[in-house]
Amino acid sequence: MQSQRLPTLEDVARVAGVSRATVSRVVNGVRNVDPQLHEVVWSAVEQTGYVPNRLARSLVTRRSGTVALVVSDSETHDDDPFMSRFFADPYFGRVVGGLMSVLRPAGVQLALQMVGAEGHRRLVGDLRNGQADGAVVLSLPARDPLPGLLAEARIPAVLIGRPAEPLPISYVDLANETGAALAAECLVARGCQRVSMISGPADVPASQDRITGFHRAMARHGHAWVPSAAGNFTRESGEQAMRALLAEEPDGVFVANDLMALGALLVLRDAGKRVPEDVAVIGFDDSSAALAARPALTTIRHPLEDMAAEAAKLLLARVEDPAGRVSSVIYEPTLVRRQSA
Amino acid sequence: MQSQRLPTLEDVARVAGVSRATVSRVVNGVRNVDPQLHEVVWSAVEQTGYVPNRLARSLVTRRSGTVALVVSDSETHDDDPFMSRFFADPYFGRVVGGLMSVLRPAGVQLALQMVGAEGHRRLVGDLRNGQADGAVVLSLPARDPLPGLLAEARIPAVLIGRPAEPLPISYVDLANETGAALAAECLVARGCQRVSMISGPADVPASQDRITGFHRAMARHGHAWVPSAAGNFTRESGEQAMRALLAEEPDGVFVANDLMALGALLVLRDAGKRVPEDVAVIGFDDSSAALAARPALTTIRHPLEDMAAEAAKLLLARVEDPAGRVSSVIYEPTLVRRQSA
DNA sequence: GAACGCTTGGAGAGCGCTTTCCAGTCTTCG
DNA sequence: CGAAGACTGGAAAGCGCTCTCCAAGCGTTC
Repeated sequence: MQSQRLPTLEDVARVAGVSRATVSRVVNGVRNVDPQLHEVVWSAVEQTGYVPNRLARSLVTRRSGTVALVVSDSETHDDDPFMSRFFADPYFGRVVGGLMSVLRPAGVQLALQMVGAEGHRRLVGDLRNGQADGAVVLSLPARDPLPGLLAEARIPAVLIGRPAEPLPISYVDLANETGAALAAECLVARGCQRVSMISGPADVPASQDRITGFHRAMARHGHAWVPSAAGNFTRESGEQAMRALLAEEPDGVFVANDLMALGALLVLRDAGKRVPEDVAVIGFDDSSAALAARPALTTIRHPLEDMAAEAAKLLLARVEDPAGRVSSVIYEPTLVRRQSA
Repeated sequence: MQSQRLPTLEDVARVAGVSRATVSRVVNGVRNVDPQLHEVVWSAVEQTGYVPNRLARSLVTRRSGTVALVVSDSETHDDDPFMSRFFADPYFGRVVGGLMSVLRPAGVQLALQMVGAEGHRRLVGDLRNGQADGAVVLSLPARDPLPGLLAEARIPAVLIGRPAEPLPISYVDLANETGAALAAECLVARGCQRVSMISGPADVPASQDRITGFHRAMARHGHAWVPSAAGNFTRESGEQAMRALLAEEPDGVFVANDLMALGALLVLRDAGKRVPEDVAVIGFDDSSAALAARPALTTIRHPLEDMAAEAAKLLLARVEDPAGRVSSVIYEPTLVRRQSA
């Protein structure tokens, strides 16, 4: 068993026969150290099994080598089943994977922070205190005050998904309107005459954009009215919405995400409709669910991993140069043609 | 805009007209403070917008209020696409959700740590240095040295999934053998005569248990030989395995997880087999994929969220009392009967 | 040979916080 | 009325690290 106390700089210095300062310089790779001493110090580090104490280091450097992934859900409560849904959704995992692909090679850690409205002040304080060098924010509620607070406190931050209102803060987003328009074009090109839409929650910006984008594009093709039903991005809600829409006898449906589209497919099938012959269905996200569906889902590709990776890069750049320009990058979605439309 | 420097204890003390020590006592809710002073201090805290610096606090208390979720993947590399698969898999999200359900109410943060073999020493050092109070470990490789290192260093840790070899470390696990046996019973009870199995990777303990449990149970019913094909828990690999198994003309298939079962269902369908009439299929996990499948998947329920929550509780208890007993809790799986068998 | 510049390593002052120790104050009882 | 006891609150010593000075050593140059 190892001793209770971990070796400190002091210990290494004693073993190497130099001062703390010198060891610190060697460990941190600062020049101006005699190569021979360098050698001696490293072997002392080896010998003692020294590992720098990040906390102590961060306290003085004000750099933690950590970024926070903030999941802001000011509107939900602890016992809300919503959270478990959120984590189980591929969305969360894809974002984490994308972030990690950049953060890990950079040697930066990821800390998961969930905060409700009460936690905002504390979060901002913790962040400013050096708990993390910056934050990637996943804003769930429509009008989240958090991005504003972050901007005001000048904390390096990048949003995934545009803020509800213009803010001096970087973000990555998808051209949701374009994606929805792509779906509309495809449906129209197939000759669909009675097109419906299953949308996401009305108060989420991404969801809004898909709605307006779709409606606008359909209107351009003479379809001024599109029967719609809203879901909450879960498969179950997709089933429900589809059932409600069945009365409209649609021959084409655009669904605001794949999970709901999966539900729609199920309902259509149970209703004896053939897809795509009787009803064409287009999803959104190109998640793994799209490929697993039968018929395989024609969908709008949402390169979430790439976007998260880009967010991580933007954040790292901003941490490096906090004075840099606020920037945002918008990804163009593409239509992935499979069997459902 | 706020000032660059954050208020410190010192500042609050000055405003309140007391000493740093007193403010610290008040903020940390230590008794022995005159109620009146108490009041004064709080309003000074309010007024200055003081937020304690966790780093500084942790440095002295040796408690960080954070636990690490360690994803140990000593065998893969940074550019390995495996990682993105891992995060996109519902498994990861379900674990995070389960952990959070306990950690969040307890005010404990979660830090995500991915480490390869090279990072083990550093990780253990960081943990001992107080970076985190404990670790929940998701061991990917079969024979991972990390749990052993953690145990040796006496770091509070809980594994999700039993260690490859006995170790003085707590863990939560599923009775995988029992689960597999349940599937076997069900298939046999249906009267299946030609049963096959699609297994997971041969070197993962959970996967091994499902294999031996299934074979043993089948043997008990006189089926000494079960044709098998191994996948890697992805849907694609499930398709592949099913295609290979088609030659055996099975009338029942047990698949070691739902994702692969989804793939199997697809192949079966394309091969013109009806499920469950021609071939009965049983999955494992009862993930959301099971419900989304058509026919809905009969599967073995794996209460991953509950298990992760339990892991968090065990960890917290161990952090509280490091001398406590090493304990493990094994969950009993249940059969969820749906349409595929 | 003295003055100068350069490199190298040590001393020490914090970073913001907790916590022990101790002095001062107020009770209370003999 | 004085001393023992119970509380309160302050001073100060660190936690482990970085980094700014500063002193010492050495080679140059005039």
